[in-house]
Amino acid sequence: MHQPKHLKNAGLKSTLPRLKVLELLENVEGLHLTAEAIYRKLLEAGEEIGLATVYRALTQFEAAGLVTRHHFEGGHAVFELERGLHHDHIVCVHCGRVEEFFDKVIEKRQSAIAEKHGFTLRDHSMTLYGECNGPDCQGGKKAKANV
Amino acid sequence: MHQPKHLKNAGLKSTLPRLKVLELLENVEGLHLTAEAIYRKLLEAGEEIGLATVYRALTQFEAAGLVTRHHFEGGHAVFELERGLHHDHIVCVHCGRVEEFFDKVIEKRQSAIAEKHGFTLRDHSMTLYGECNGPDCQGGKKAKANV
DNA sequence: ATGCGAATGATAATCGTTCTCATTTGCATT
DNA sequence: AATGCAAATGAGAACGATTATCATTCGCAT
Ligand SMILES: [Mn+2]
Ligand SMILES: [Mn+2]
Ligand SMILES: [Zn+2]
Ligand SMILES: [Zn+2]
Repeated sequence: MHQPKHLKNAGLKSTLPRLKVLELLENVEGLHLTAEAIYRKLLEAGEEIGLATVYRALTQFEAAGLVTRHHFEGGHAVFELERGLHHDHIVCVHCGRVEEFFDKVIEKRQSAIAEKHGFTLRDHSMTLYGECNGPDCQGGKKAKANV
Repeated sequence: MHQPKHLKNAGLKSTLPRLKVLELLENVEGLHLTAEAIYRKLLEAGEEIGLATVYRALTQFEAAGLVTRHHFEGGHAVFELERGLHHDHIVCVHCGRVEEFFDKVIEKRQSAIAEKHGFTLRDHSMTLYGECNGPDCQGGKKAKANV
Protein backbone atom coordinates (compact mmCIF):
# COMPACT_ATOMS: atom_id res chain seq x y z
CA MET A 1 0.00 0.00 0.00
CA HIS A 2 1.49 3.30 -1.05
CA GLN A 3 1.47 6.09 1.45
CA PRO A 4 2.39 9.78 1.43
CA LYS A 5 5.83 8.86 2.67
CA HIS A 6 6.48 6.94 -0.53
CA LEU A 7 6.18 10.19 -2.42
CA LYS A 8 8.29 12.03 0.13
CA ASN A 9 10.97 9.38 -0.11
CA ALA A 10 10.94 9.82 -3.86
CA GLY A 11 11.56 13.53 -3.41
CA LEU A 12 8.03 14.47 -4.43
CA LYS A 13 5.64 16.59 -2.43
CA SER A 14 2.67 14.55 -1.29
CA THR A 15 -0.30 15.99 -3.11
CA LEU A 16 -3.82 14.72 -3.58
CA PRO A 17 -3.63 14.18 -7.37
CA ARG A 18 -0.37 12.28 -7.12
CA LEU A 19 -1.75 10.05 -4.39
CA LYS A 20 -4.82 9.33 -6.47
CA VAL A 21 -2.80 8.26 -9.48
CA LEU A 22 -0.58 6.05 -7.36
CA GLU A 23 -3.55 4.52 -5.59
CA LEU A 24 -5.26 3.75 -8.88
CA LEU A 25 -2.15 2.12 -10.30
CA GLU A 26 -1.93 -0.32 -7.44
CA ASN A 27 -5.62 -1.15 -7.13
CA VAL A 28 -6.68 -1.33 -10.77
CA GLU A 29 -6.78 -4.65 -12.51
CA GLY A 30 -4.67 -4.82 -15.60
CA LEU A 31 -1.19 -3.40 -15.43
CA HIS A 32 0.06 -1.38 -18.41
CA LEU A 33 -2.37 1.54 -18.62
CA THR A 34 -2.21 4.58 -20.86
CA ALA A 35 -2.26 8.05 -19.32
CA GLU A 36 -5.63 8.59 -20.93
CA ALA A 37 -6.98 5.37 -19.39
CA ILE A 38 -5.75 6.37 -15.94
CA TYR A 39 -7.35 9.78 -16.36
CA ARG A 40 -10.64 8.24 -17.50
CA LYS A 41 -10.77 5.73 -14.67
CA LEU A 42 -10.17 8.45 -12.10
CA LEU A 43 -12.99 10.54 -13.55
CA GLU A 44 -15.29 7.53 -13.53
CA ALA A 45 -14.41 7.01 -9.88
CA GLY A 46 -15.63 10.53 -9.19
CA GLU A 47 -12.17 12.01 -8.66
CA GLU A 48 -11.36 15.46 -9.96
CA ILE A 49 -8.11 15.63 -11.83
CA GLY A 50 -6.70 17.09 -15.03
CA LEU A 51 -5.14 15.09 -17.82
CA ALA A 52 -2.04 17.30 -17.75
CA THR A 53 -1.60 16.47 -14.09
CA VAL A 54 -1.82 12.76 -14.81
CA TYR A 55 0.91 13.09 -17.43
CA ARG A 56 3.06 15.16 -15.09
CA ALA A 57 2.64 12.73 -12.21
CA LEU A 58 3.51 9.74 -14.39
CA THR A 59 6.61 11.44 -15.75
CA GLN A 60 7.74 12.28 -12.23
CA PHE A 61 7.00 8.78 -10.99
CA GLU A 62 9.05 7.41 -13.82
CA ALA A 63 11.99 9.66 -12.97
CA ALA A 64 11.64 8.56 -9.35
CA GLY A 65 11.58 4.90 -10.30
CA LEU A 66 8.02 4.33 -9.11
CA VAL A 67 6.60 3.48 -12.53
CA THR A 68 7.94 2.28 -15.86
CA ARG A 69 6.94 3.60 -19.25
CA HIS A 70 6.71 1.37 -22.31
CA HIS A 71 6.20 2.17 -25.97
CA PHE A 72 4.30 -0.67 -27.56
CA GLU A 73 3.10 -0.33 -31.13
CA GLY A 74 0.20 2.04 -31.53
CA GLY A 75 1.60 5.45 -30.76
CA HIS A 76 0.60 5.79 -27.11
CA ALA A 77 2.75 5.03 -24.08
CA VAL A 78 1.66 2.65 -21.33
CA PHE A 79 2.65 2.83 -17.67
CA GLU A 80 2.97 0.20 -15.02
CA LEU A 81 3.79 0.24 -11.34
CA GLU A 82 7.40 -0.70 -10.75
CA ARG A 83 7.64 -4.00 -8.90
CA GLY A 84 11.40 -4.26 -8.76
CA LEU A 85 11.71 -7.16 -11.19
CA HIS A 86 12.77 -6.32 -14.73
CA HIS A 87 10.76 -8.05 -17.41
CA ASP A 88 9.80 -7.76 -21.05
CA HIS A 89 6.44 -8.16 -22.77
CA ILE A 90 4.52 -10.20 -25.30
CA VAL A 91 1.48 -8.44 -26.74
CA CYS A 92 -1.47 -9.91 -28.63
CA VAL A 93 -1.97 -8.02 -31.88
CA HIS A 94 -5.68 -8.88 -31.83
CA CYS A 95 -7.01 -8.30 -28.34
CA GLY A 96 -4.14 -6.30 -26.85
CA ARG A 97 -3.50 -8.78 -24.04
CA VAL A 98 -0.10 -8.24 -22.44
CA GLU A 99 1.93 -10.92 -20.72
CA GLU A 100 5.26 -10.54 -18.99
CA PHE A 101 8.36 -12.66 -19.12
CA PHE A 102 11.98 -12.62 -18.08
CA ASP A 103 14.68 -14.63 -19.80
CA LYS A 104 18.12 -14.70 -18.26
CA VAL A 105 19.71 -16.14 -21.39
CA ILE A 106 18.46 -13.25 -23.52
CA GLU A 107 19.58 -10.69 -20.97
CA LYS A 108 23.07 -12.17 -20.89
CA ARG A 109 23.29 -12.22 -24.66
CA GLN A 110 22.23 -8.57 -24.83
CA SER A 111 25.11 -7.64 -22.53
CA ALA A 112 27.55 -9.64 -24.62
CA ILE A 113 26.31 -8.04 -27.85
CA ALA A 114 26.66 -4.53 -26.42
CA GLU A 115 30.18 -5.30 -25.26
CA LYS A 116 31.18 -6.77 -28.60
CA HIS A 117 30.07 -3.54 -30.28
CA GLY A 118 31.89 -1.33 -27.79
CA PHE A 119 28.72 -0.04 -26.17
CA THR A 120 28.10 0.46 -22.47
CA LEU A 121 24.62 -0.97 -22.19
CA ARG A 122 22.20 1.36 -20.39
CA ASP A 123 18.80 -0.03 -21.28
CA HIS A 124 16.89 -2.14 -23.72
CA SER A 125 13.37 -2.63 -24.98
CA MET A 126 12.08 -5.93 -26.25
CA THR A 127 8.49 -6.70 -27.13
CA LEU A 128 7.11 -9.76 -28.88
CA TYR A 129 3.94 -9.49 -30.95
CA GLY A 130 1.65 -12.37 -31.81
CA GLU A 131 -1.80 -13.85 -31.50
CA CYS A 132 -2.81 -15.17 -28.13
CA ASN A 133 -4.98 -18.23 -27.49
CA GLY A 134 -7.95 -16.24 -26.19
CA PRO A 135 -11.48 -17.00 -27.45
CA ASP A 136 -11.55 -13.93 -29.71
CA CYS A 137 -8.14 -14.59 -31.17
CA GLN A 138 -6.76 -17.80 -32.66
CA GLY A 139 -8.13 -19.95 -29.84
CA GLY A 140 -11.73 -19.91 -31.08
CA LYS A 141 -10.83 -19.72 -34.77
CA LYS A 142 -13.95 -17.59 -35.17
CA ALA A 143 -12.33 -15.06 -37.44
CA LYS A 144 -10.89 -17.65 -39.77
CA ALA A 145 -14.03 -19.74 -39.84
CA ASN A 146 -15.90 -16.83 -41.37
CA VAL A 147 -13.45 -16.27 -44.20
CA MET B 1 20.14 -0.82 -58.30
CA HIS B 2 16.38 -0.35 -58.11
CA GLN B 3 14.46 0.03 -61.32
CA PRO B 4 10.89 0.86 -62.29
CA LYS B 5 10.18 -2.84 -62.50
CA HIS B 6 10.90 -3.21 -58.79
CA LEU B 7 7.95 -0.95 -58.09
CA LYS B 8 5.82 -2.76 -60.65
CA ASN B 9 6.70 -6.10 -59.12
CA ALA B 10 5.64 -4.71 -55.76
CA GLY B 11 2.27 -3.79 -57.21
CA LEU B 12 3.05 -0.08 -57.22
CA LYS B 13 2.79 2.22 -60.18
CA SER B 14 6.21 3.49 -61.19
CA THR B 15 6.14 7.23 -60.50
CA LEU B 16 8.87 9.81 -60.32
CA PRO B 17 8.54 10.62 -56.60
CA ARG B 18 8.57 6.95 -55.62
CA LEU B 19 11.65 6.31 -57.72
CA LYS B 20 13.41 9.27 -56.13
CA VAL B 21 12.73 8.05 -52.60
CA LEU B 22 13.90 4.55 -53.48
CA GLU B 23 17.02 5.87 -55.18
CA LEU B 24 17.90 8.03 -52.21
CA LEU B 25 17.49 5.14 -49.78
CA GLU B 26 19.97 3.00 -51.65
CA ASN B 27 22.56 5.67 -52.35
CA VAL B 28 22.56 7.65 -49.12
CA GLU B 29 25.12 6.87 -46.46
CA GLY B 30 23.62 5.98 -43.12
CA LEU B 31 20.73 3.59 -43.10
CA HIS B 32 17.84 4.34 -40.73
CA LEU B 33 16.52 7.70 -41.90
CA THR B 34 13.44 9.56 -40.73
CA ALA B 35 10.80 10.59 -43.27
CA GLU B 36 11.71 14.19 -42.56
CA ALA B 37 15.40 13.48 -43.25
CA ILE B 38 14.59 11.78 -46.54
CA TYR B 39 12.42 14.72 -47.51
CA ARG B 40 15.15 17.21 -46.60
CA LYS B 41 17.86 15.35 -48.47
CA LEU B 42 15.75 15.19 -51.60
CA LEU B 43 15.11 18.93 -51.45
CA GLU B 44 18.82 19.59 -50.94
CA ALA B 45 19.50 17.47 -53.99
CA GLY B 46 17.24 19.80 -55.98
CA GLU B 47 14.38 17.33 -56.29
CA GLU B 48 10.80 18.53 -56.02
CA ILE B 49 8.69 16.44 -53.72
CA GLY B 50 6.15 16.89 -50.95
CA LEU B 51 6.55 15.59 -47.42
CA ALA B 52 3.17 13.88 -47.60
CA THR B 53 4.32 11.99 -50.66
CA VAL B 54 7.44 10.81 -48.85
CA TYR B 55 5.32 9.46 -46.01
CA ARG B 56 2.93 7.79 -48.45
CA ALA B 57 5.73 6.20 -50.44
CA LEU B 58 7.43 4.88 -47.31
CA THR B 59 4.19 3.40 -45.98
CA GLN B 60 3.57 1.70 -49.31
CA PHE B 61 7.14 0.44 -49.53
CA GLU B 62 6.78 -0.99 -46.06
CA ALA B 63 3.57 -2.79 -47.02
CA ALA B 64 5.33 -4.12 -50.12
CA GLY B 65 8.31 -5.33 -48.09
CA LEU B 66 10.78 -2.92 -49.71
CA VAL B 67 11.57 -1.01 -46.52
CA THR B 68 11.33 -1.62 -42.80
CA ARG B 69 10.07 0.86 -40.23
CA HIS B 70 11.50 1.06 -36.72
CA HIS B 71 10.38 2.98 -33.65
CA PHE B 72 13.46 3.89 -31.64
CA GLU B 73 13.10 6.18 -28.65
CA GLY B 74 12.46 9.77 -29.59
CA GLY B 75 9.00 9.81 -31.10
CA HIS B 76 9.88 9.64 -34.78
CA ALA B 77 10.02 6.54 -36.95
CA VAL B 78 13.09 5.59 -38.97
CA PHE B 79 13.09 3.69 -42.25
CA GLU B 80 15.68 1.46 -43.85
CA LEU B 81 15.92 -0.37 -47.13
CA GLU B 82 15.06 -4.03 -46.71
CA ARG B 83 18.09 -6.21 -47.38
CA GLY B 84 16.48 -9.56 -46.71
CA LEU B 85 18.36 -10.30 -43.49
CA HIS B 86 16.45 -9.73 -40.27
CA HIS B 87 18.41 -7.92 -37.60
CA ASP B 88 17.96 -5.84 -34.47
CA HIS B 89 19.64 -2.62 -33.38
CA ILE B 90 21.85 -1.06 -30.74
CA VAL B 91 21.59 2.72 -30.51
CA CYS B 92 23.94 5.19 -28.83
CA VAL B 93 21.98 7.43 -26.48
CA HIS B 94 24.54 10.21 -26.95
CA CYS B 95 25.35 10.48 -30.63
CA GLY B 96 22.52 8.43 -32.11
CA ARG B 97 24.83 5.97 -33.84
CA VAL B 98 22.99 2.80 -34.87
CA GLU B 99 24.58 -0.61 -35.27
CA GLU B 100 22.94 -3.80 -36.37
CA PHE B 101 23.19 -7.30 -35.02
CA PHE B 102 21.57 -10.69 -35.31
CA ASP B 103 21.64 -13.29 -32.58
CA LYS B 104 20.30 -16.72 -33.34
CA VAL B 105 20.13 -17.70 -29.68
CA ILE B 106 17.90 -14.75 -28.84
CA GLU B 107 15.65 -15.40 -31.81
CA LYS B 108 15.20 -19.03 -30.77
CA ARG B 109 14.43 -18.05 -27.21
CA GLN B 110 11.82 -15.57 -28.38
CA SER B 111 10.04 -18.33 -30.27
CA ALA B 112 10.15 -20.58 -27.24
CA ILE B 113 8.79 -17.85 -24.97
CA ALA B 114 5.91 -17.11 -27.32
CA GLU B 115 5.04 -20.78 -27.52
CA LYS B 116 5.17 -21.22 -23.76
CA HIS B 117 2.65 -18.37 -23.41
CA GLY B 118 0.35 -19.76 -26.08
CA PHE B 119 1.11 -17.03 -28.59
CA THR B 120 1.68 -17.44 -32.30
CA LEU B 121 4.67 -15.17 -32.78
CA ARG B 122 4.23 -12.69 -35.61
CA ASP B 123 6.92 -10.13 -35.01
CA HIS B 124 9.19 -8.63 -32.42
CA SER B 125 11.11 -5.46 -31.75
CA MET B 126 14.31 -5.36 -29.77
CA THR B 127 16.58 -2.37 -29.39
CA LEU B 128 19.54 -1.96 -27.06
CA TYR B 129 20.47 1.50 -25.79
CA GLY B 130 23.90 2.48 -24.51
CA GLU B 131 26.92 4.70 -24.97
CA CYS B 132 29.18 3.93 -27.89
CA ASN B 133 32.95 4.29 -27.95
CA GLY B 134 32.99 7.24 -30.32
CA PRO B 135 35.12 10.31 -29.57
CA ASP B 136 32.13 12.39 -28.44
CA CYS B 137 30.74 9.65 -26.24
CA GLN B 138 32.49 7.57 -23.59
CA GLY B 139 35.53 6.96 -25.78
CA GLY B 140 37.02 10.42 -25.32
CA LYS B 141 35.71 10.88 -21.77
CA LYS B 142 35.42 14.57 -22.66
CA ALA B 143 32.05 15.02 -21.05
CA LYS B 144 33.09 13.40 -17.80
CA ALA B 145 36.44 15.20 -17.67
CA ASN B 146 34.62 18.54 -17.51
CA VAL B 147 32.41 17.58 -14.59
C1' DA C 1 -3.00 12.22 -79.02
C1' DT C 2 -6.86 11.14 -75.56
C1' DG C 3 -8.98 9.83 -71.34
C1' DC C 4 -9.33 8.23 -66.91
C1' DG C 5 -8.16 6.54 -62.52
C1' DA C 6 -4.29 6.85 -59.56
C1' DA C 7 -0.77 9.83 -57.55
C1' DT C 8 0.81 14.22 -56.04
C1' DG C 9 1.45 18.24 -52.99
C1' DA C 10 -0.16 22.24 -50.34
C1' DT C 11 -2.56 22.50 -46.55
C1' DA C 12 -5.71 21.30 -42.81
C1' DA C 13 -6.65 17.98 -39.47
C1' DT C 14 -5.53 14.54 -36.04
C1' DC C 15 -3.64 12.71 -31.84
C1' DG C 16 -0.75 11.97 -28.02
C1' DT C 17 1.81 14.75 -25.23
C1' DT C 18 3.83 19.05 -23.32
C1' DC C 19 3.65 23.96 -22.30
C1' DT C 20 1.49 28.34 -20.41
C1' DC C 21 -0.30 30.82 -16.93
C1' DA C 22 -3.81 32.18 -13.66
C1' DT C 23 -5.44 29.93 -9.55
C1' DT C 24 -5.03 26.70 -5.75
C1' DT C 25 -2.54 23.79 -2.61
C1' DG C 26 0.88 21.87 0.74
C1' DC C 27 3.36 22.90 4.42
C1' DA C 28 6.66 25.46 7.15
C1' DT C 29 6.48 29.43 9.94
C1' DT C 30 4.31 32.47 13.06
C1' DA D 1 -5.17 28.35 13.96
C1' DA D 2 -3.75 32.17 10.72
C1' DT D 3 -0.12 33.64 7.26
C1' DG D 4 3.01 33.39 3.26
C1' DC D 5 5.18 31.55 -0.49
C1' DA D 6 7.05 28.26 -3.56
C1' DA D 7 5.33 24.38 -5.80
C1' DA D 8 1.45 22.04 -7.93
C1' DT D 9 -2.78 22.11 -10.44
C1' DG D 10 -5.98 22.36 -14.43
C1' DA D 11 -8.06 24.46 -18.58
C1' DG D 12 -6.76 25.18 -22.71
C1' DA D 13 -3.20 26.48 -26.17
C1' DA D 14 0.73 24.74 -28.44
C1' DC D 15 3.53 21.24 -30.23
C1' DG D 16 5.52 17.60 -33.46
C1' DA D 17 4.93 13.64 -36.10
C1' DT D 18 1.86 11.68 -39.08
C1' DT D 19 -2.44 11.31 -41.84
C1' DA D 20 -6.50 13.11 -44.44
C1' DT D 21 -8.52 16.31 -47.85
C1' DC D 22 -9.04 17.80 -52.36
C1' DA D 23 -7.95 20.31 -56.51
C1' DT D 24 -4.39 19.52 -59.89
C1' DT D 25 -1.13 16.60 -62.39
C1' DC D 26 0.71 12.27 -63.95
C1' DG D 27 1.23 7.43 -65.79
C1' DC D 28 -0.19 4.55 -68.94
C1' DA D 29 -3.43 1.85 -71.69
C1' DT D 30 -6.08 2.74 -75.65
MN1 LIG E 1 5.04 -5.17 -17.39
MN1 LIG F 1 18.76 -1.84 -39.59
ZN1 LIG G 1 -5.47 -12.02 -28.04
ZN1 LIG H 1 27.82 7.49 -29.47
